[in-house]
Amino acid sequence: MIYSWKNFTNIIKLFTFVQTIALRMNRPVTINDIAKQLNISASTVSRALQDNKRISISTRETVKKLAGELNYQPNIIASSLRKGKGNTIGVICPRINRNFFAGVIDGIEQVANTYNFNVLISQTHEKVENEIISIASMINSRVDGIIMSLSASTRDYTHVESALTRGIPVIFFDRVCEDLVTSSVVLDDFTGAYEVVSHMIMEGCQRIAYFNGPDHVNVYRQRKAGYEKALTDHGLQINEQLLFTDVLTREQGIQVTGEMLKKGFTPDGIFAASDFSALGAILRLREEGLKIPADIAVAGFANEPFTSIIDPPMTTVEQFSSEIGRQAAEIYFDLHQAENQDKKPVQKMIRPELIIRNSTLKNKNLT
Amino acid sequence: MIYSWKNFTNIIKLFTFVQTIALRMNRPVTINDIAKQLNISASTVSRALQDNKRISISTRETVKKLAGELNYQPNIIASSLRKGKGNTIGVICPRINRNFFAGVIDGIEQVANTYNFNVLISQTHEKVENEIISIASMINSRVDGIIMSLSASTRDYTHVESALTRGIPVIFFDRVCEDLVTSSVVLDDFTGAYEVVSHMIMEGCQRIAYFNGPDHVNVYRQRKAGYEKALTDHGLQINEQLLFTDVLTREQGIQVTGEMLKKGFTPDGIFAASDFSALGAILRLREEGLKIPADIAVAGFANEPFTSIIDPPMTTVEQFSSEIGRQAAEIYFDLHQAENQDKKPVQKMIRPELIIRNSTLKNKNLT
DNA sequence: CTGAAAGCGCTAACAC
DNA sequence: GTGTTAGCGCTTTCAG
Repeated sequence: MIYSWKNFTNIIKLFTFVQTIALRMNRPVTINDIAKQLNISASTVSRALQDNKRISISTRETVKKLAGELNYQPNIIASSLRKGKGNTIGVICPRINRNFFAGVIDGIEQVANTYNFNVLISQTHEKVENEIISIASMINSRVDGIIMSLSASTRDYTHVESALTRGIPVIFFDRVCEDLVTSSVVLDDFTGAYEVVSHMIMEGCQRIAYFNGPDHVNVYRQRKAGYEKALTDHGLQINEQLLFTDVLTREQGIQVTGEMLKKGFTPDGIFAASDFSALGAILRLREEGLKIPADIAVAGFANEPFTSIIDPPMTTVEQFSSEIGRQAAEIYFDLHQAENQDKKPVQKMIRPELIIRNSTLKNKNLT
Repeated sequence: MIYSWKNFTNIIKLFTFVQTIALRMNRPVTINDIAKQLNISASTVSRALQDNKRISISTRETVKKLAGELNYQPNIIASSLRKGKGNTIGVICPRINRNFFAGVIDGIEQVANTYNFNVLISQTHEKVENEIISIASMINSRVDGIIMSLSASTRDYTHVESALTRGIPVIFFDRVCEDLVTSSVVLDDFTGAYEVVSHMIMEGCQRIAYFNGPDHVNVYRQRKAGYEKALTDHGLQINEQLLFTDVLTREQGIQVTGEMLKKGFTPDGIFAASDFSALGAILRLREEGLKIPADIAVAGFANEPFTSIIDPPMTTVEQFSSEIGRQAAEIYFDLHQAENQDKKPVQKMIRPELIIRNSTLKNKNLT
């Protein structure tokens, strides 16, 4: 059969049809396709697409125009392979469905976006095993940097080192590793706790119990130190009977509060390193018919959304989670993106904000 | 200077030092390095690493052993480029620091993990512009599938289609696009609302106000339908004066409740499509000195953590967000990973659970 | 201003 | 059972 060359429109139709088929067949448009159609080389297309000044404005424009028409999308994988970097930043955290961590990821994502970076997410569920797997997987995926918060069970850091050895910068936030020389962003937990406790003392508390998290985690050590310093600074004794470790959940808060009361260690204030255990305390105290804050003041840490809603609204500490995420990401881009800068690790501290609510306002409630 | 060959430990040290340098110089070990050291070909190494039966057990073992010693990590980017797929699944949602979405991502991540897939995350902040950018970026990154929930401002779906045209499956959850033939996972919003309202009626409510979200979003249309059906099924009239649109936040809840009372449209129950606007209602009612649930019962939707904590605890609907995420991910792996299956889109519906709490228990509270 | 050619690391025909 | 070869799509010298 012989095709007539007269009917031009049909040829066009055939052409677009073939194009459509190509898309359907999962053969995305490449720079070679563009190059061929324009009778220029692939390298020229590549450069034109990147606005390389060595290419004439006119070719740059025609290339871009055709790229647009063909709906060309660069294959980042190929470009990553070639360039040896993938414009991706990995985030590893204990769990993402926690307000604090979700906020941090939010912040990281905001910054990464402006740099056209992707964000790869992985959660450890507080298990080192998962942390090890996550890091290996991120190394394989050739992430350009890792932003992470340690799982509660992490005691050994060789998996983190393996990323560092490969030249992948690791930036810690919140739960940091103090043995490794890396950048980090943490809340000023010491000051946060110090301010809460000082405030409680100002409100008239003399015997403040403290519900802490596990001692091997930096944030809890810091908060405890802040608690103790506030006491001694105001001439109060540190009473070991009022110190409780590993009280972070609502249930633990309920239980420990109950035990404490049963033993007769009645404090006039409870400061918890977690909003949840503070909530537990409130629930238990309420059961006992104790008035908050009149009998016992209660304060938490983290400014979880529920703290403003419960009765009484709870005094707590705002952690600015998104800000922590943003700063961590900024550190990555400031230090490790511009190659030739000095790469001394940076330690940032976010100033917390004391949120005073009724659960500690003994004075106001007395009048 | 001449080095003595006697001191073996020094040689070892030098060797490990050189290795370290190599790593420091960012030249990760490749299969070629392994091949060279073993005097075999790269393809054999590649196959051995994948436990290909065509390779003798002994070589498989030696290869793996050396790989372990050299701490070899496969370059996924190269493998992705070659295979034309990246073992990555993209997630796009309005915002990640919302309980519901964080839960969904959690579920997706769980499943993706078991398949050795990465999860790439992007949030739209409820803006179509960002949604368009996200999709383009995910196409570039050659994600193998996209799981997404539409932004509130999305009315046009060409950006979603552009992914589909490229053969990238898109699975919607929660806020789905009903115009496109794709798989989806949604909550049975109709039933959820129906059960809440039926329960409220059983408790004695006769005039139930409804705070809905924007009408163009499927979930809110469904919930409204459930609300209306429950009313008519129980012989109650639908009262337009008690229907309010676009009341999703705490502030909106406070405001609309105020206006409603001012106009004298006093209901004996309020059902809100969002826990937050329900909370707003409670706060406003409390201000007015109205008793909940005696004067007005209140119920929300989503089972946000705070609902169990406030006073009174709020009746609401559990959405099983992680389950939604898991199912969405499973759909991807079931339908689109095993190549030769029939790829008819699947619609899944998660059964919600009515969580009854004091905010609607008129009967109990009367006795 | 543009092109040719090489190669990033891995995999998959196709040989033998 | 193993090796050879080619190539995924892009970037980047180097040459002109």
